[in-house]
Amino acid sequence: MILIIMLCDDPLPPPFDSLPDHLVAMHRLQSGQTLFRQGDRPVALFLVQRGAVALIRHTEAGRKVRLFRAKAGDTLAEASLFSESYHCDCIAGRDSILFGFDKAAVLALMASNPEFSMALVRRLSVQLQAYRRKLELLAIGSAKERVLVALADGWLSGSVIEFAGELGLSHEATYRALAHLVQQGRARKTGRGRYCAIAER
Amino acid sequence: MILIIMLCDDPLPPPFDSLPDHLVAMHRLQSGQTLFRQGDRPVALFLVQRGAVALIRHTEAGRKVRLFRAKAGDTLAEASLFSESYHCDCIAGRDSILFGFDKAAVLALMASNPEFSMALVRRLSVQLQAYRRKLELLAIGSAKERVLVALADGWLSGSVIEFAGELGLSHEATYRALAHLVQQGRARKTGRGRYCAIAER
DNA sequence: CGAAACGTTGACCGTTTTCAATTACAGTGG
DNA sequence: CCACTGTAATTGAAAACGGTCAACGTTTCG
Repeated sequence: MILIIMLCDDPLPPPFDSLPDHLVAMHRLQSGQTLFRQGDRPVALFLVQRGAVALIRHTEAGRKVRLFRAKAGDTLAEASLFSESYHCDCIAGRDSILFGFDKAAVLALMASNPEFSMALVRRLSVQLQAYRRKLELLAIGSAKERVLVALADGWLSGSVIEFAGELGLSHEATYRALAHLVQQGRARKTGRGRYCAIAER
Repeated sequence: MILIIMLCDDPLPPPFDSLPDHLVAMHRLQSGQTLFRQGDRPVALFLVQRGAVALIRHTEAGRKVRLFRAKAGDTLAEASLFSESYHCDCIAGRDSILFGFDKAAVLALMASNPEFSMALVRRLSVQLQAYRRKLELLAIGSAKERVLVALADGWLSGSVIEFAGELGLSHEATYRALAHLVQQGRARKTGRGRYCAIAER
């Protein structure tokens, strides 16, 4: 008798929870393994459940450019739903698990089920919002200001190291910025690796 | 007799071209004028036709944070279609023209017209793709590499100064990087403020 | 208890930013 | 067609900044 318990059986986030099970495939990739290649005909839209995959594009100039590093919770290849071929490779950066949602099924569902479409639009809209915010954050030139804004925006929830990664700074620079802000009275230390911004004026 | 000719009568990009005219409002804003405020009930989804507007959020810490600077061609407040209030102010950064698409009408159209939904999903997907690429680009630490990748990706279309802005670099640093790349034979100068990348090996 | 990972700080060094100055065009009005 | 003016393109030099390396304290967990 086989006893397989699906660990990490988090429910799919909307709108994917409304897809019938048989149209959802699970892909287990080992680090370095390829999910699809540039030029392949798109077969699915993917959601990273665990791990991380890199989307890498081969430019005409013979250069490899990483377009996106999708982590748990991210979807990828959305635009490929409307395209005849993937425009980049997808390679696991480490052992990963992804869900694949059949392309034709997703398109059909969009055509037949307005609720699904709306939920998808909603998801994409929220993501856009998040990316724009992040882009603006990265546009802040000074590490100190960047850290302060991110802090005030509640980005420091996990470790400072992750926080630093989100900000595009080294963790050391982040610690220094935090220390400096505290010293200037613009932030407060509330525990080990825990800080909060202080209201202005 | 009044003679008003609608200048700049570019057709709306899909999927907005399928909205009936009477549900599309045109807003002319002067620099500094407010389109909506944080907390207002969302009435529409907007498309910037000319100019630029800033989305500014007031944090609990009493700080103003710019979340996004929407330029011509950008849409904004997509997520507000699904929300009870705008979560930021929208203020014109200079004289601007925007189209407003009635929120209820957009939602209704999504519910009744699958083609519209799909076109919207498509648009959002493409934008996501673009943002992710930009985010990856900004993650490249070295100015030289960043400039090269952006160049190979065809980002230098206008002035080098704009280009530099997109890259999050000073224009001087950008010029220096370009000069250096040319000198290394990794790029070629094709005219005043005009360059192109050279294929590797 | 010891390993492992995070937190924190200091020092050194290469890069970028900034400030300044110069050159090259493009458009405007003689 | 030329001087005039404003903006873009470049380049140089000094100063500020963030990355990297290194060392050490702290907390967690088996």
